[in-house]
Amino acid sequence: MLRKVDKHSGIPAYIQIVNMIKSEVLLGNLQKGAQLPTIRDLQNIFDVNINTVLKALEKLKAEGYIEAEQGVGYFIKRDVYIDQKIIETIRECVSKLKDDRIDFHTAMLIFEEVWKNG
Amino acid sequence: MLRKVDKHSGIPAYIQIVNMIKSEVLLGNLQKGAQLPTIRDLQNIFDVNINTVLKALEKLKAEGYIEAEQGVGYFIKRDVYIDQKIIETIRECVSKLKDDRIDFHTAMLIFEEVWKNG
DNA sequence: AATAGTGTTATATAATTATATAACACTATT
DNA sequence: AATAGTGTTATATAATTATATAACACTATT
Repeated sequence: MLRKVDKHSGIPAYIQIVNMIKSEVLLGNLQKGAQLPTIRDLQNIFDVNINTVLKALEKLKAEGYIEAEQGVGYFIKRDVYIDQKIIETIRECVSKLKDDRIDFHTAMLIFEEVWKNG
Repeated sequence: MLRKVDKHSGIPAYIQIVNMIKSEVLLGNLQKGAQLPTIRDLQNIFDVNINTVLKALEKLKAEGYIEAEQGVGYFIKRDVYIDQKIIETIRECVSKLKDDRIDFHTAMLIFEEVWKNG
């Protein structure tokens, strides 16, 4: 789901935008050929300047996720296959963590630390 | 574990440093009263400029995680209690995901998206 | 008292990130 | 042919992030 950028997270806005769009592709919510909202709509959705949107789209284009058609719009260029088992594993984990009332940021920190230093 | 900052991640170095130190506190590897390496050692550990280290430490101080004693060093100011059950949940999840050969960045993207938009 | 090892403060510079604004180019519809 | 709706390119400005460097202040040991 495309949503407002978090301006206090410390993570650059254009990186957050790249991440959100990648996530949509990974989860299959945006499939090959799908058209993105117009850049001026994206500007409102993410609540950033149009140049920040463009910077994010440029990065996604460079990574092969999307392509532009001038005068028409931006389109998803490829599907990224993710085994549903993986998504289910993550859903279960998130569900358990929410039951335990842990906040997102803390969960992410532990997740990253455990991943990188088992 | 304190390690080199990833200069290509797009996430500001001082934020990565803040996150690593917070993680150590969350996992109990750095407990109340523990002394951090000197700022000049941290500079080498993280592979950044001394001012970048200071910026991170300043933020951690502002959030109450650490305190400074001039001429002596930086110390952990408080413990943050995390239920071991939570850490175990995350360990299991990470273990499963690694078995499925998914990469860290992709896992994080899905984790975040599932969390924020179940 | 001297010194080595800490943190502290300050100045300058460059690259990156984000905003504001405007004009332009292409496409599809009227 | 005109026009509304797309993406594209460009310029200026400000704030943030990161580096380099130097001098200073406090603490504990010698």
